Order: sequence, then C-alpha cells, then structure tokens
Amino acid sequence: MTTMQEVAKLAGVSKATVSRVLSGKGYVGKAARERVFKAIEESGYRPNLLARQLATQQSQTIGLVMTNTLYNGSYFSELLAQAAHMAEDHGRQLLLADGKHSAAQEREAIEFLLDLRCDALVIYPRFLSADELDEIVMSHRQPIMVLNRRLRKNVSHCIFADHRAASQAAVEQLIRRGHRDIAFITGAQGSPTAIERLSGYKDALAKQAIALNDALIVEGKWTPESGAEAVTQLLDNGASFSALVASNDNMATGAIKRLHDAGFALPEQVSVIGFDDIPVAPFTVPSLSSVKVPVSDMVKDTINKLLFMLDGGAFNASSAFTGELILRESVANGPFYTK
Amino acid sequence: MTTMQEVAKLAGVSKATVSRVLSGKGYVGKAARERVFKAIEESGYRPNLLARQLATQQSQTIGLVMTNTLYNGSYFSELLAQAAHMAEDHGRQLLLADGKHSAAQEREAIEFLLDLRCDALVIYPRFLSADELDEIVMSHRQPIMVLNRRLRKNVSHCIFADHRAASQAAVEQLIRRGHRDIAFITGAQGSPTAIERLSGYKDALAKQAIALNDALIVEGKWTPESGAEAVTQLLDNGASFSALVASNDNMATGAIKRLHDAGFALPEQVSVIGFDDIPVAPFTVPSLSSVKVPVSDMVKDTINKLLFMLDGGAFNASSAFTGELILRESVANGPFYTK
DNA sequence: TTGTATGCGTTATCAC
DNA sequence: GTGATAACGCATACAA
Repeated sequence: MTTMQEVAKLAGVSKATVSRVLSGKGYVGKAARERVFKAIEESGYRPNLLARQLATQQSQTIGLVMTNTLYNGSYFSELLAQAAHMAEDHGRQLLLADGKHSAAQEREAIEFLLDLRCDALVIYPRFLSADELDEIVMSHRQPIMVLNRRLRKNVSHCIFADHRAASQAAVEQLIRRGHRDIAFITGAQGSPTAIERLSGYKDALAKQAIALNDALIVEGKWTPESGAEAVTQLLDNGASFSALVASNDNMATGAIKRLHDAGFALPEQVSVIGFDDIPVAPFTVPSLSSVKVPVSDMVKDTINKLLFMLDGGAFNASSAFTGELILRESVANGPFYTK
Repeated sequence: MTTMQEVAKLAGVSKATVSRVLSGKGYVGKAARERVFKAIEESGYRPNLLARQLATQQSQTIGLVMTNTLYNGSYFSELLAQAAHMAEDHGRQLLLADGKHSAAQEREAIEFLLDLRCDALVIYPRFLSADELDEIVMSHRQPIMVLNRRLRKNVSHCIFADHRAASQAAVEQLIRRGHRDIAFITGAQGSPTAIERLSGYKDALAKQAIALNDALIVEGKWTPESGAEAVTQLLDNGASFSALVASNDNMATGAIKRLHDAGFALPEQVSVIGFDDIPVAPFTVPSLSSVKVPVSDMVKDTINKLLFMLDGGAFNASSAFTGELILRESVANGPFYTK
C-alpha cells in the first residue's frame, strides 16, 4: 500500500503538506496542491484510517451491538436500515458487532467496538442485565445508548418501548369487546420483551377482575412453527378461548394457520392479536390485529441523542415509546403513540 | 483511557513485557506476568485496537458491503446471520458498511472498509457493474469475494446463484403441467437479479415454443403492495393467465391476496410461484410455490474461500448455486442444488 | 527473561 | 506557505 510519505516524495513535498491538502486545513500553495493531487492520482494512494483515527482520537463511527438471534425478521431490518440512514445523514459509518448467544459474548462485542474507539455506541441488549448495562454506560467516556431496556441509573441513556403497557392495552381492547377467555402465547424464555408482554396480559386481566387461567398461557419461541405448536397444545389441553394474543406476528401467523386448519372461523370465532406488524401480514393474514413497535422512531431518537452528546450536550429524561395498535379487520383505533 | 505504558509503570515493567503477556508470545517470568495482570485489573486497561492493528498490519476483521435497500426481509437476515456465525467461528469480527443508493456510494463503502484495513471483504453488489467489480478485486491485495454477481475476469472471486436457470426451471415446471398463459411480475427496475429472473422466464417460453406475450409481463418493486398492484394491472388489461410467476415471495404474497379478493380460486385457477421462500409463507400462503436461493450456503462458501485465501490459498473455479424449487401444494421436486 | 529502540501511517505543533 | 518533529498506542527485532 502506498503511504503518505511516498506521495510526498512523488510530489516533491513533505508529509505535512500532503496531510494539509487532504484535510483542507492550513495554508498550502496552489502549485504544491496540484502536484500533490497528481501524485495521489498516479500512486492510487488511499489513506490509512487506522493511522488517522489513532492520531485524531476519533473515528467518525457509530457502533451497534445486537445479538444475531435477533437478526430475523422485519424488526431488525427496519432497525438497521434506520440506523444506517441516520449515520449516513451525519457523515458517519455504522459498525455492527454480533452479541452472539450469552452475556459474556454480548459484553465482548461491546468492548470490541469500544476498543476500536467508536465515537458512540448503540446497544440492543439481549442478555446483559439493566444493572450490568448501567455499569457499562457509566464506566466509559464514549456516549452509549441502550435500546429496548429500562436502565435504573442512566435513565437518559436508554430508549425503550413500553411493551407491558402496549400489551395491556391490546388485551383490554379485547376485553372491552366482550372477550373473557383470552389465550396467550409467550415469547422465548428469558427474553425481557417476552416477560413484559406477558406481564401486560396479566395486568389487563387483573384490572378487569378476570381470573388468570394458567391453562391459557403457553410458551412459544417467536417462530411461526412455535405459534402453531402452541395452538396445538392449547387445543389438546381442551382449552376454550375466544381470543388469542401472540407475543409476535410470526407466532400469530403460525397460530392462525393452525386454528384455521382446526376449523375455526377467523376472526369470528377467535380474535387474534400479535406484535410487530410485519409487512406481509396485511396481505396474508388480514384477520390479524397487530401492535407495532415504532422501532424506526426509537432508533432515530437514539442516534440523535448520541450525536447531541458527541457535541457536548446532555439529557435528563428518557423516552418511552408505546406501540401503535393496528386493527385491520375493523375500524382502527386512534394511534396512541407516546414519546 | 489508560494505556499500555501506564500499565507497565504500575507493574514496574516495560511496555514490551506487557505486550508480551497480552499476546502470549515470547518469554515472560511468572512474577512479572502476575504483576502485569494485577496492574491490568486495577487500571481497567483496554487495548487500543487501532494501535494494535496499525502495528500488526492486520485487523482480524471481515468487511461486508451491502446496500440498505436490500436490508428488508428474511433474505438479508439469513445472509447476515450466516456471515456473523462464520466470522465468529473463526475468531473474527464482521464489519458491515452500507452501500447506500448509487454506484459511487457503493464504491465508497468498499473503500471505507479497505481503508480500515479489513483483512478481507465480501461484497453483495447492487449498483457496481461486473467490470467495475473486477477492477476493484484486482487492484487490492486483500482477498475480495463478490456475492450474487458473475465476474468476467476474476471468476474465482465470485459466488452467485443462477437466477436465470432457476427461473427457467420454475416456468418449465408450470409448462409441463399444462400451463400456457403464464404471467410474470418482474423485480425493481435496474436490479440484475430481476433481469436474470425475467430472462429465465423468456428462456423457458422460447424453449417450449410458446409465444412471448408482453401483456403478461408487468413490473413490480419487490414489495407485497407492488405485487398486488401488478395483478390489478394485469386484470385491468384484461389479461388471462392460468399461472403467475412473481420475482419474489413478497410480491407473490401481494399478488395472491389480490387474486383471492378478485374471486380466483388458488391454486386451482391460478398457480403462483415466487422466489426466496420466506419463513411465514408456508403458514400464510400455502398455495404458493417458491424457489429458494440457498443464501446461507453461498455465504458459507464465500467466507470459507476468503479464509482460505488469507492462508495463502488460491482457487481457480467459481461456483454457481441454483435455488431449490419448493412446491408446497403437492409433491416436492428433488432439490437441484448445484455447487 | 527483560528492556531499548524503532516502525506502523497519520495528525498537529511548532519553528522557519 | 512549508518542513521537521513529536505524539498516537502498540508490536517486535535486537541487545542486554
């Protein structure tokens, strides 16, 4: 690789001058500038970003940590696309690191990006606890924002959706329509989001004084297959229900398929609500209602905060986003989107 | 940030010794080693990867360039997850850069990763031509693999699916079943993959001596909405067809919805084939047949080649992958997967 | 076994 | 305007 030194020699100037024409800072004569450009052209010179970042102490880079188990589906696509757009708009590059399958590996990914001296970090955690994340946020000088997790200490460094409230609202919607026997398919075990959505379900029942029936709650794994399997389990157990809430649209899709195959009329006999609002749903399962998490807006807000912090700003409050309840089969409710 | 120098002072040794215990290379006494570890612990030292990479001239990093317009859907998820897994298995980090929306920006993203001194690159091109890519592959010492594009000169540096052959096979399948009037929805304009799939369609018709009817070909944009719109257009034009091939499953999904709403019985009145095999399809549109591109295997092969090259190996031949034709509504064909 | 010195490719602070 | 030269933080050949 041709270096700045070689370009300098070729142009008959010093490294310093080459550096000046490249950065545009400092005075440099026209003659010299042109010779440098010519030398760069001829040599096919490319700056070494490692050296530059080492010298300048900044990388113009934003890191994103996310577990590859979350790579599936439109949720991730939307998040990543939005993050990339934001970075692009501000002349920065987005660096993605894989959080893999454990808290230790998630921490490694974070440290990797930090060791690479990213200017700022976005963490979409899957394994690390709020306390561990709090500790990480505090022990680093780089601005760090945590997505989809409620921090205890650094409340201004996180942006999360209130999955619990959204879930509760969805279930209450069903109750208001007269449903009493509402089945629930949870997300994968250990997922904080899964826990929150289940809690919202329980909240709604409790609030409306409907007894909790454990036989109506069955565990899923976020996939369509597991959704179908969950319905099979419910039916095998002889459970009876007029409504079903699945913790995401993929599972809801699988569940609807199984219900349909079992001879149920949808949504007349069973109302189904999911979460995420996947793009194909309106075309494939029109009977499915869905609670959408405004992930794009969350990411936008997240990165804006980071950029603001990089400029020396500071925040005091955190934001909570609530999903927009989308009811396709009838009149849609007014979106209750909180920020 | 605490540096290696400070750790050295804390441990009462020289930088070199600290470096040795960290890298595990070279001799170092037990006493010194322990003091260094203690110093690292106490100071919370973290190595500066920029400095390390600059010194060692290698980053243990694999770059991936992809346009964010491709971020949507399961195809990208699968690709990225597989790439991340591969990188993980070989102790390397995957760095993703956004190719954005033009050839110039795609080139910028590539140069960014190169300037960052990634050890190797995977490019999933969207805008750059085969010739431009050939030139890029040749003018850099880092091993570069191009996915989903047929290079002319560096045939051993690309892995692609034969979209054209797969498309042709799918259409021939329909013809064999007696279909003569086969409608086709293309992908977004300018997409090489879209062009290939359309060519395969034409190939099949030509081979079976069926006249090409332009009224049966309508342009889509890869989305479910555009698929539905395409069907509307076909129906409005009074086109009559017993089979429909959409250039991806998303469009097929939208198309099926529209056909269903228009009163067609599926798949009895209209057989529909798509591409990609999206995960929810078997649950939502069981009447849809699909041609799957084995993107996971392609990525695996791609990265394996890169790793081999990093070890000084060389290849002479390129690989072509053909999608596996999945026919869900009846007996599945044997997979014809070529490598 | 350990320390010294030099290089990696930039940027930036000085003099000139 | 321009050119030495000192950082930046680490690795490593060579001495000791």
